Amino acid sequence: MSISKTYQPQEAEAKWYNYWLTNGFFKSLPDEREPYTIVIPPPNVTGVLHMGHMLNNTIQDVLIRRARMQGKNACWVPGTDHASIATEAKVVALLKEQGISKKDLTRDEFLKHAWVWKEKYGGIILEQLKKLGASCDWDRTRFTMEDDLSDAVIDTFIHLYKKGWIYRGVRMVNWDPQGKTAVSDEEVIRKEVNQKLYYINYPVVGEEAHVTIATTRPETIMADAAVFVNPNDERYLHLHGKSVYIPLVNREIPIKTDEYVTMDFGTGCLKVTPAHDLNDYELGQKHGLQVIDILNDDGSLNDLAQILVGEDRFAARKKIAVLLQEAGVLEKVEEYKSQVGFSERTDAVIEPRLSMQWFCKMDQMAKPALADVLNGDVKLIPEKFVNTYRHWMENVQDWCISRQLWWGQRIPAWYLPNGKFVVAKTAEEALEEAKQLSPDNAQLTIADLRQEEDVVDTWFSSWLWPISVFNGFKNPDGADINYYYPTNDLVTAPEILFFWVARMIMAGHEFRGQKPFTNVYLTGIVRDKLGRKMSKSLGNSPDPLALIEKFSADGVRVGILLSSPAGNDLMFDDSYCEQGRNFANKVLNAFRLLKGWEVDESLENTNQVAIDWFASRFNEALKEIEENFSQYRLSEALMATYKLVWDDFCAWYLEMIKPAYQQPIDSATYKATITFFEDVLKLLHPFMPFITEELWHDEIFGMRNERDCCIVAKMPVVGQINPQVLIEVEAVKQIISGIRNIRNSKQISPKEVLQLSLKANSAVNYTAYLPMVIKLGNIGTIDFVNEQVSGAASFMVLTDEFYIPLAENIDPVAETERLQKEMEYLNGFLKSVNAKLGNERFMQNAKPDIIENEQKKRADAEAKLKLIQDSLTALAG
RNA sequence: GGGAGCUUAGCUCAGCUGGUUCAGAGCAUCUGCCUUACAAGCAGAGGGUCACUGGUUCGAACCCAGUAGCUCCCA
Repeated sequence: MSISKTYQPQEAEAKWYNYWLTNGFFKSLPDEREPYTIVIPPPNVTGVLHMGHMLNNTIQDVLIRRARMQGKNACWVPGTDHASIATEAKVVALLKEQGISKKDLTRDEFLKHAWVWKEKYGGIILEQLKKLGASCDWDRTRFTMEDDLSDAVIDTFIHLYKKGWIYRGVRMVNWDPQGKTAVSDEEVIRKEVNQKLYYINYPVVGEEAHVTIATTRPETIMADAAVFVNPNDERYLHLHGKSVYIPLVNREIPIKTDEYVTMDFGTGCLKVTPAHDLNDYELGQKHGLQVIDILNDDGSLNDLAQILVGEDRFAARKKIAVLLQEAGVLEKVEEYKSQVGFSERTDAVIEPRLSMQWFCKMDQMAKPALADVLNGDVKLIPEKFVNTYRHWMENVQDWCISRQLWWGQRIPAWYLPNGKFVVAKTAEEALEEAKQLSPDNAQLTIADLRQEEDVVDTWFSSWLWPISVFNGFKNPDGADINYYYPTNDLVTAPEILFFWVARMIMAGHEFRGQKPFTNVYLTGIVRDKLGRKMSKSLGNSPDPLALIEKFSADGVRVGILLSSPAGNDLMFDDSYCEQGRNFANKVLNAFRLLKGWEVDESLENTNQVAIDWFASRFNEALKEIEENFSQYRLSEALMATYKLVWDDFCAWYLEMIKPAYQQPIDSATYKATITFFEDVLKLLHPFMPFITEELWHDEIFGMRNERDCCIVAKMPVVGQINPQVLIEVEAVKQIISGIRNIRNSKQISPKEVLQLSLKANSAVNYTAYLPMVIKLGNIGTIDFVNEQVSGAASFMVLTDEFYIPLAENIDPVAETERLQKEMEYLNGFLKSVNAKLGNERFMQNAKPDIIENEQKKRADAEAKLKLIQDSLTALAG
């Protein structure tokens, strides 16, 4: 059977993914082993796989596969998030295409459509993750709006309400007057817009004077509650304590002072309209101002405006400018640029609007969540996020949990005819509650109760995720929750450190008395190579599945991990995936070499030194890789693996032991090499699951039974490291490089056999390594000499001298120059070392081992210098 | 406006508690090779005033202060 020279992944990927599934390798049930658990950050049901998911889930899969191979009971729970706002928008848009308006549907009818949509599109991402190789326990797939999880949301709402931690209150929201709904900050697109700044005179009460305010929104003057100046503004000291009339409506409002006012913006006088501006609202709260809301929910003016009633806000703006002009109070109009928010969904200008919302108190729950991170019970990786986290948690604001939507868990509050409300799980329970509230309610029936229309924020269900996926609410003492909770690692994006991570920690303490996870690995943002965020509108995001098609799943996994240190954004480029694919190809070709060997039992093993060296080198690298993993430096763990495989195993070890073309290999070397290769496959598996599994099952490894798979192979553990052999082979590699370098610079073909003379000065015994040098340097004979060899190309390794006689090719002038350059360098080096050793304060302050080291450096440099000097003398002579 | 962080080779990044020839890795570049595992490759080479300016220290990429530029988060 001939094996392709290049890796053909498509078939292997489908084959092995199915094989793993059929054999249940992703499944996890509680047992006596140590658990290792990850819950997926549930992707939105509206989403399709993007590069951020690729990064995030590759990391999770690497972690989970590694844990599985370490013998832990690895459980990766997948699922999706119902994403209220995004999904509802999608469904509304789809219905619109079908000529159906949401207004014409009942809540239940709409939800039916939404569920149909969810069933059809909601699982796309999870299916796509399978192409990446994600080894989730698919039997555990959850959805944030399925019955059990929704029950948990309702129950926890009631729990918190009874604790007094949920309340209703007024809040400024981003109102979309066209969609007639509040939208979240994330759905507001800020754009710079050309506007006009109107300067309007407000007459001062009881005086002939007036003050001039500057505003971009003259149509809101009727809602003004005060005029503010900065208390330090000397221009207006005389106005403190006075009041003014609002033009056109002649309502009297006070002049107040606050340092919030910027003196050099506009006139330094600020009209404050608490109902229609967030900053004004806060200022109003601070100073106890009246709130006058003059807008209807469609953006038109209401009766409270007194004038221009019924006009749209923008029409009103134009008209009031004329009215002000006519009244002679419009001082001037300037052009002005400022940021205006637009609704992502309707492109309407967002109106800051006060509305009654539900809130969850955060102060009590924030305490243990902050403590966990500060005392290290929950580790944020990288650590730099601890500061950000602390800052947020120390200034935490109450959480607005209501949304004016239908797709989500409906708030379990029922309003009574008298305007009061009760919170209960069902209408029946609500009725009971109501009756107990007051004897007046005795005659009420369920029909008299009206359930709150709003649903809870999606985060109010996802904050329960690590508990609810293990049925921790339905069955608080169940085997699953007791075994898997707290989970081990969470891999997510820093953008949602507060929205999600912090709240999960709060929920963990509140509902389980325990943190939800130990480590939080925060990934960076995937950007294009120009550093721009990947986005649909820029079209700069590659299609992940196309990438997999082109570079293989293994290649893409390697590519995306290579340059993604924790918390750093990664500048993604296809070339990383190409590097990954090339690496897979390298592994395949190493395999092809092994596969082609014939074993001759009668041959004696001449490669023991190489075998000993690679065994040590493997363990050394393994140790480094484990250290990288323990610090979650995945890209470095991968790079260390990459170099071990490519450089040490392929470029050095295989070349050392490789028999001549079509010659057989001895069985001891063969066996050792097969074992090494098997270990290499294991080490690679978490990064490149498909090719490793494919090769794992080849007959060169002997018979394997059905469940003997790389995915569940035992990860190698660090064994003996022989430092001496590592150091000596390092020297040998330098000798071989020296020979190759001479070939290259003298343009000597690698095929031409060269002679090597060695003048040994160091303690290294090269005898055992000479066959290696002969083979990899293509050397005929090596002789030991006691004198320098003249007319030969030379180089030095440690303090040993090597000569390759090339009489006709040697240029004594160039050689002299080379040696002088090196001598110059060494002299400089020696000077700096001597400066240290000659410095009394250095000798006093530096640690003894550092001084010793400097002394050794001096001795080495002096020895080398002497040798170079001798060579120079020889050349001159 | 408040907070956090970044600046090291052409690019992406390591560089731990200041002390090896500490200035590194991968990719890219250049040179020479189709040497039967691999041209998706092999061998070799070049490349940096560690943003700038001061300070602390026997010694600074690393500590401190300032300057410039960039990024993110909160309002």
